Amino acid sequence: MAMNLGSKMRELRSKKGLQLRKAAAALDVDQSLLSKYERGDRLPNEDFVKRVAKLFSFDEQELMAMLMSDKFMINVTDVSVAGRALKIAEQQIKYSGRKE
Amino acid sequence: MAMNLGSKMRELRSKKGLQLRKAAAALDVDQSLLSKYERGDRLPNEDFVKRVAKLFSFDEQELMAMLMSDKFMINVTDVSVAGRALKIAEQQIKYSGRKE
DNA sequence: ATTGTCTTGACAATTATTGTCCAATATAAT
DNA sequence: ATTATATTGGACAATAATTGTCAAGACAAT
Repeated sequence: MAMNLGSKMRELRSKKGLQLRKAAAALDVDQSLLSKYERGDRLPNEDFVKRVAKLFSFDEQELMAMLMSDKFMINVTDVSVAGRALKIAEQQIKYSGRKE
Repeated sequence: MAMNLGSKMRELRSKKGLQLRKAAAALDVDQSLLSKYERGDRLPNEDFVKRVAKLFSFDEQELMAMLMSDKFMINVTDVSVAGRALKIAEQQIKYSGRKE
């Protein structure tokens, strides 16, 4: 299954049998830009993601999570460093609600 | 212990008994900027992180991982979305070396 | 009140991201 | 092969985010 935002969007679109051009119009975006989003060549902003969630009736938060993940992955050059980064981020999140 | 780059840098510096001004000079950076780095007000670039690692003889990759984590955390507004994002990123990394 | 250290804020410079346009390349039908 | 429709690519512009600089401010110690 699709793990990144782009392929997930393409999946949703083709499942609906919608053409790129049509989807682009419905999402109020240039069709070439949508093409780039779907292929992961560019990342959309959050507002766009919300529109996608609405259009395809798909969980917005899941798409947002994919966007965040994609943004993270962009900066990954070294896999082991990325792995360590994820562990640290997990801790930060885990303790983000704590008193001190 | 320090989980983010800024406090780790401050920890390293004070352990060495080095003044901000001196450290800034050694790291070839404006002292006000170093102050911001240490307090997490700004994030440094990778080149700077390398110089920090060298100056304090501290594991460069660990500092880089902290930088990556900090960059990720910056965009976190919703903790549960962030958690999902981390899980996705983990998968991506895990399978990043695969054949298909 | 002067000195030393660190912090803050406004602003400038730089770099990254996002968007637009149009041409190029498919793909499919006739 | 020509036309029609769909998607992709690349150059460029617009915008936004990041990073750096400087001068002034806070704070503690003397």
